[in-house]
Amino acid sequence: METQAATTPRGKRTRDAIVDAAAALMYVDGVAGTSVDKVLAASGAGKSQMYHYFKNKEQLVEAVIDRYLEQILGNQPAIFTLASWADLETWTEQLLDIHRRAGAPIACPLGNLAGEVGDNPKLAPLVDRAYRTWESHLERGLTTLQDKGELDPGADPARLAQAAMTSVQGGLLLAHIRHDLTALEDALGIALAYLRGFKR
Amino acid sequence: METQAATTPRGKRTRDAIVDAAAALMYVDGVAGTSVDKVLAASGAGKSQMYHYFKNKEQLVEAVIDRYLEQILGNQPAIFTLASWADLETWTEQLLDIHRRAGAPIACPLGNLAGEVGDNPKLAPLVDRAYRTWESHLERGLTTLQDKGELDPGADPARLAQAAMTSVQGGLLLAHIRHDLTALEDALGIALAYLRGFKR
DNA sequence: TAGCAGTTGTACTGATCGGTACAGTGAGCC
DNA sequence: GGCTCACTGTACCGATCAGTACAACTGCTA
Repeated sequence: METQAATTPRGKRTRDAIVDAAAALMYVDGVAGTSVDKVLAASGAGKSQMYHYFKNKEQLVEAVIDRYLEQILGNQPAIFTLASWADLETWTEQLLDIHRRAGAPIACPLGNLAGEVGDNPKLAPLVDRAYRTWESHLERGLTTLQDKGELDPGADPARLAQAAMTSVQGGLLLAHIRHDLTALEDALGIALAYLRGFKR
Repeated sequence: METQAATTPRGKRTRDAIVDAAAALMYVDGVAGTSVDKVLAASGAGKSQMYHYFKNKEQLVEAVIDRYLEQILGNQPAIFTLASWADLETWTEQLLDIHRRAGAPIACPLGNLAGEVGDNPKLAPLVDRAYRTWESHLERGLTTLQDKGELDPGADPARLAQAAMTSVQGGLLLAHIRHDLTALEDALGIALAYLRGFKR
């Protein structure tokens, strides 16, 4: 029912190439601005492959959303092992480093999608789920701090994690259109200071 | 060179109808997801009108961006007369009230566009300019507070205004995909508390 | 060696895309 | 009344869109 899985190594390579090309193109041109034909031209695959692995374009977008989440989390590995205030700072540094690398535009792939598919009944829940997964790692880290007695027991880790995410997303959005990381740097600094207000 | 202006009242009505329809459709479906044909069907205008007033679709989008800024600022009139801390609070309340009104999706039209046209060389600067205009009203208000001695003279109104904007945008993005205003409420609360840290 | 499932290439379809051509119609102004 | 010019309706164009049809190939297993 879901996306068709590839069973052989060759098939997996083809499928991955399609998703990779789609992810890269949609990052820049959006979903509606990226045609299936362009994706196939960029990936070197043919149309029969595309429709062998995906029922339609929408299912390809679903795979792209998953890919984005993998890429995002893979670029901020500190988020998986948050256990101290220093770890949180390391995490924000990794977040900034992602976008300090020249070449790629300053933007969150999920954030770019959020505006476009925000009301698509099929895709919006997937974007939502991706954000919640991302946020859950933050929440887990804050809970760890709480368990260690380094965070106010009265604080709500879920709410604090959401607050941090809003700073990340808002900072990235402004940094994106201004081609200037300052907005993200400031947003992360303020978010971190806010969290430290609950330090024990 | 720019968008063709309408000279007669009848022409102005037609032009406005086209921009209004385009603004409403692009708010939901994005730029690439909104065809000229759909805009004309929704506005009741014909293709010759569209291309009489706009050189191409891109120029229509330019007009839509301007329209979005008008709508946004028109819905938060307190931003024009910020002169006290209470005014700032009123402003955030107006911001929330916009999205408490049922019917419309929770989202910032400019934010929705930002992801999609973020790297379009023609449109991105216009989105940037719209955001700067919006932000400049905040900055002016903070400067007023500073002049009145109610804000730390060492504070940077421009930087504080940008910080507030990141909170607004981040909060709206999360609130959008979660269909829940809580993210925006929290973000605005935190932003306001941050600003109050510079109170004199 | 034959069979078979997974995979691939190519050609095609009908719908829709942005944009153009052109013949008009409406109302103000002399 | 007749001229002018902003405005409008309709038909059309080539390109591109998402999706389909179908034959052929590849590599594994028996």
